[in-house]
Amino acid sequence: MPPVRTSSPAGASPARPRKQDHRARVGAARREKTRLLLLESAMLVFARRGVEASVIDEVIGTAGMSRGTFYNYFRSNEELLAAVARAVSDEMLRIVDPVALVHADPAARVATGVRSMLAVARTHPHLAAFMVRGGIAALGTQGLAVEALARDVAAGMDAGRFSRMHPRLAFDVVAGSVLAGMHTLLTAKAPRDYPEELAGTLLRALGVANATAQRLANLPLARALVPPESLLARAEARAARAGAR
Amino acid sequence: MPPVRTSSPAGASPARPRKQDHRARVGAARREKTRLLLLESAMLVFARRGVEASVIDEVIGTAGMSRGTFYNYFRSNEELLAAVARAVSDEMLRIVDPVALVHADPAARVATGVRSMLAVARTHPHLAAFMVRGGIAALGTQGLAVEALARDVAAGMDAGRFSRMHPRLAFDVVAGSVLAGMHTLLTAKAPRDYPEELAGTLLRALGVANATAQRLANLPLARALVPPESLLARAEARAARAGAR
Amino acid sequence: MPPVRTSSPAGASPARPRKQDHRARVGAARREKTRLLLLESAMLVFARRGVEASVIDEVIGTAGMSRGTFYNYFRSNEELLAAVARAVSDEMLRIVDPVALVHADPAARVATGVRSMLAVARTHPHLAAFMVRGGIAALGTQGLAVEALARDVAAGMDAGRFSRMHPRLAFDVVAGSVLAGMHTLLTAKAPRDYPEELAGTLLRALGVANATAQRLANLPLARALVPPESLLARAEARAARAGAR
Amino acid sequence: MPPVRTSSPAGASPARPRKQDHRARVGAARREKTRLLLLESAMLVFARRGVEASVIDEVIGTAGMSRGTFYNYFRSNEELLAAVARAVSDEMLRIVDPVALVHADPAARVATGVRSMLAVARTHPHLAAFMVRGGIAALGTQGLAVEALARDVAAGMDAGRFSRMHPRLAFDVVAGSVLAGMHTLLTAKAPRDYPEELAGTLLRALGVANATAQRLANLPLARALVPPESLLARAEARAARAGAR
DNA sequence: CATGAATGAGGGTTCATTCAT
DNA sequence: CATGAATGAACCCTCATTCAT
Repeated sequence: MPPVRTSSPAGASPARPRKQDHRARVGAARREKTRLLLLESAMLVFARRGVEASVIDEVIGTAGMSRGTFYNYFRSNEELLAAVARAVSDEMLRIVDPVALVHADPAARVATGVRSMLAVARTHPHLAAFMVRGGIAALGTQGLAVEALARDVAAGMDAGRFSRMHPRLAFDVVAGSVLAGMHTLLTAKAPRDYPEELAGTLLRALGVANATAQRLANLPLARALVPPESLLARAEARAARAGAR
Repeated sequence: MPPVRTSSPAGASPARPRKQDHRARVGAARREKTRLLLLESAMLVFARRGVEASVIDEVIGTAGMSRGTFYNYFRSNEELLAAVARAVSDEMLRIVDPVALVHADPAARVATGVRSMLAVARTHPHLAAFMVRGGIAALGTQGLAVEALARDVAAGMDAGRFSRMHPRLAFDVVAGSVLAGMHTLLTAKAPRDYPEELAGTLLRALGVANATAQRLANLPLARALVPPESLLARAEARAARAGAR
Repeated sequence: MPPVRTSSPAGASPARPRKQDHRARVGAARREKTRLLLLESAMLVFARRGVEASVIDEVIGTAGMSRGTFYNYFRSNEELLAAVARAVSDEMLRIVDPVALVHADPAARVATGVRSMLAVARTHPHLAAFMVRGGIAALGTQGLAVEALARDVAAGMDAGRFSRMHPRLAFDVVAGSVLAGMHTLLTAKAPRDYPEELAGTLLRALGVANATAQRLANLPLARALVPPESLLARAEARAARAGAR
Repeated sequence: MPPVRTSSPAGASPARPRKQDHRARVGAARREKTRLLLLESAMLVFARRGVEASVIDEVIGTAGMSRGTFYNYFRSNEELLAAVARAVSDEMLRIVDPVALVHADPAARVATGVRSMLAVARTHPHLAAFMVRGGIAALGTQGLAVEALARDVAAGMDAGRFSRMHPRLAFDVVAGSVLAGMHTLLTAKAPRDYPEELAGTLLRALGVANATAQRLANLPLARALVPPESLLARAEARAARAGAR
């Protein structure tokens, strides 16, 4: 029987002998660690070689484990890609959203979110590469971060901060520009304040007056907190180690 | 010796025997036709399966010719992709630029260019799919169309129509948004005037006042002329035929 | 990660769980068996079709295994050829040299070695075919057997049994003649005592007096022992089976 | 109708109008020239890449003519190889035999033939490479030169200059050694008098007393005459030109 | 006869996936 | 659960040969 493939800690059977409990807990923890190691390796490989590349050999090589083990965790290539995309998107939100939510003003939120995202992209180039490689098509299907943007844009229009526009269009402009911006950060020498410029430009696009846009794009920005145990942090750390060697 | 791989019609040696001349002319014409057929088929396949897909089999299937012939024209997969990208980019420019150049005002040009591009994308969904699949990374390296945009943006800033901004940033916002917009046109039900809305939004992003942006985004738009012998027209026609069957 | 490509049995980590040990041992054994099967099949195919032939399909067909497995063991055609050549050369030496080393006299050694080699070629026609196909150029680079010959020739010259001559010339005459002799044994009706005649002739070439040469070329000859598990024996047996069917 | 494929000057229709005659003669001459050019190019390619290599593209490239023309002269790859082998063998004989026939003594003839052959190999490395590439198996089937050797060996045995031995064995020793010797001349630094040493050694092998062998192997040697229009001379000249560039 | 575009069988190589241990 | 050998479909690419011009 193939092992269950879940990311949730395997719905612990409540009550029952301690022994079992303990074993189950240890097992689940190990599973989770292995899974994370695979996701982390996969992100690096996708970032380096593109999301359509042949990947499994390199992933298990990077993770230092065997083929068989890989298939204990993911049924296929695509399942892996989906899982990585999902995990990255979720983490991105968990990291960036708190920074944006500092502000009540939707315009400030959008500007801050954009800047924070680019800041993370700058410190985590492999994450950025992964997202750029995936492209717009990939982004469109990856829920959470998208919803946060939709939320802020809708609130901004309701509050009269933004011009009325088709919500999808707002998303296209912001997401498309941010993705292109990440690409620029990765491959070209962008000015230090590129994120602020981009944020301001996008606010203008959304209908915010130029002066206001400038101001909102230059509010103090809390440093995005990337938990050291997160996929992103671990992947980047590992890449650094590999690069150093 | 395999046949030469050129797109140029092999500068005919002037004068001398009709026989030679005639043969050369016929040969060159046939070569050109075959090459075009391959490019056309390749665009369709890339659009359907992504630019990183392994493709040759499908291309020759679509083009209805043999493996060997393919390799008489392109040394490899990448060479093919490069050639298609180049050809598409060039045609795009030849089609869209005349429409934009109707106007002297750089802002009008940008708006018209954006709208015209989206219009072509709408009537040529396979072209759009091809560009979206390629993503920003592909666009960045494909000269001509990019240069036209750069030209207009620079002129606009010099003329004071646009805010001063890093040229690359302007490119990122416009190109990223247009690409995302194409994706939307392809996959979602976008409002009729999506292209005009997007054009207006991008003018605002570039620093044009809202009212002016609205007006410039709704100037009368000449219908983009897609020559029936162009790669784009032929590919789309062929796709239609295939779909009908 | 593809399986490692080694012929060594992967030095077992001593001590520790039986499980591991056992698994490792079984795995290594299986690997070794597969590798041998491939080498064996390859030798037959090279013998039949020449060492420059494209061969992999036939090799895996003969070995009865899949394309993928082949590439788990050899990176390419040439790597395979090199491995076979090496293995054959080594086995040849292991089989023939003991027979020659029975004698202390270098001249007796050379004569006995030549005869023994031809005897093996007679009983193992596929081996002979393989060597003839490879030709002098192949032999020249394949160490061990060559060194044994060099050793005996040098000793013979030092002991005054052979005329002084350029060592390479001695090698050329002996190796070239033996190869040609193998070809004759394979394709023409050679007299029973062809090996003895050839050995005697070569001794004369090396400077041994005619009478002595005759005598040394007709010493009692120990039967060359071809271990039943050797590449040679297995290949020949398999060829016999295939021919019978 | 495919053109006739002959090397003979197309059995001229005797008598008849001058016009015809003249045209036929010119045509036949042109045919012969083209054919020679192809043979010449083929020899170079075979020498460089081995007789089993894929060859036609390179041959027509070297000869500077088209695929179609090639097939007007040779029905296939093998036909080409056979023709080259045949032509080379014949020329070899025409060049070397006159030098050997200076002597009446069969032993002197053999020694002189061997030396002369190696001399030609030295001055015509591409010829040597071609022969070494072909190997013993190729030599065995290539008549003329072989017959000359057989003739001299038989005469020598009849005259009591050589020991009695199986004729095939004599051929194996001489041909095998000469081929190996050519390989040495091509790839290793052989002493100046390698040909004389080899000739002497082979005479000893055939049963000639050492002192006599030495003497016969050092008779004055007429310079082999390689006609400038021969395949060999032309090929070598062309190779030199190509190398210089 | 010469030309060279087109052909397609033949061989090489990769890589996601399975499965016995 | 982990391991890694085996699998084979899917690609890639070459090159001898044909044939319309």
